[in-house]
Amino acid sequence: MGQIYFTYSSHKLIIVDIILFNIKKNAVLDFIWFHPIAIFAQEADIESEKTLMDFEFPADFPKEASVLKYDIASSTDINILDGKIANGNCDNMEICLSDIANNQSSVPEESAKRDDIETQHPLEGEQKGSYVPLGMLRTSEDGYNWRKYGQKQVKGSEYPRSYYKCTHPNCQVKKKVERSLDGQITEIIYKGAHNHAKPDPNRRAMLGSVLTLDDTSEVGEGCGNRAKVEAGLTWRNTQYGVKDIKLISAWSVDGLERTSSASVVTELSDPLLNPQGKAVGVFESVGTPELSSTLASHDDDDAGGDDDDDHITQGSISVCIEDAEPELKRR
DNA sequence: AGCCTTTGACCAGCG
DNA sequence: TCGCTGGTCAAAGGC
Ligand SMILES: [Zn+2]
Repeated sequence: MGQIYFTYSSHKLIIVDIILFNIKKNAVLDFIWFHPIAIFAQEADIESEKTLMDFEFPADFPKEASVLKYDIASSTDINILDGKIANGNCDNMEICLSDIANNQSSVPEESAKRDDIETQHPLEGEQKGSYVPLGMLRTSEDGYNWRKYGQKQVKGSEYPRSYYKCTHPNCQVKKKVERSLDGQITEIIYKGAHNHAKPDPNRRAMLGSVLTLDDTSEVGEGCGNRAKVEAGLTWRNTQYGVKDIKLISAWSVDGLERTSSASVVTELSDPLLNPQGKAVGVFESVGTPELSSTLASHDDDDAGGDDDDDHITQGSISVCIEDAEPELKRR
């Protein structure tokens, strides 16, 4: 289980950081395979705030080291997207990661132990001692400054929900965060769009990797079954939308589908979804507000029933609108 | 002094 | 109209 930080812009989804704990290194790599293009995101590329999403590895997830090849280092020469491959070297990445780790002096539990994402030096990650899930960090460190203005116990969940507002003058973005006892974030709901850039470049060199997926593809030809994650989200950067978008990650391994343990919900701008995962690894939005959302594979199962899951697309990260217009609601 | 949380009160929507 | 619920306010306090 772990968490992924990602940002999205109108045409790409960027994995900014991946935090893993309680799993083995190999697993980490296995997961990353899904897309190895690790680059250091350029601030300019980042359009959204970092969003945290939890995920879990399927029980049957292959643990073989077969995927080792997708280490961060090697991915640096992959050319993708705007050709912006900042030479992301592992060093930076490590610094960044340890930096985060250090941020937490008091480690609640060992459960937070993390195995580092290996890079060039396969064994070097060891010393990263215990690590606290990022969710533990303040407000989940997404690059923006937030002021908490409330907390409530919501009926549905067992965990309290906290309300935050972006502190940037004139910016009305708010977010609701639900986190479990150990600080793990369970759900994040964003509302609005920032009208300013992310403040303080200070600690920003986060690891970034661009999700590229080819939908069917193979990036890891080699490993038999692997988790595949596709993303098909895109949204226009309109501001002032008021819909809820729910990002759910789900993937499948050998046909079994799995979904992430948590979802990230964003209330924001006009989400346009369309499952168009371009093979290029870039998702681009199409101008058509089609819903479709999801469902790459089969969408008939959601016959009106559990409205909550009808957005999950097997094997992909999909976006769904929670309160969207009716017409969008179904296809 | 200037942020920031915390916290109960308050409010609006809804059944 | 009442009461529940989720969201917000704002006073108090902390750092
Ligand atoms: Zn903002």
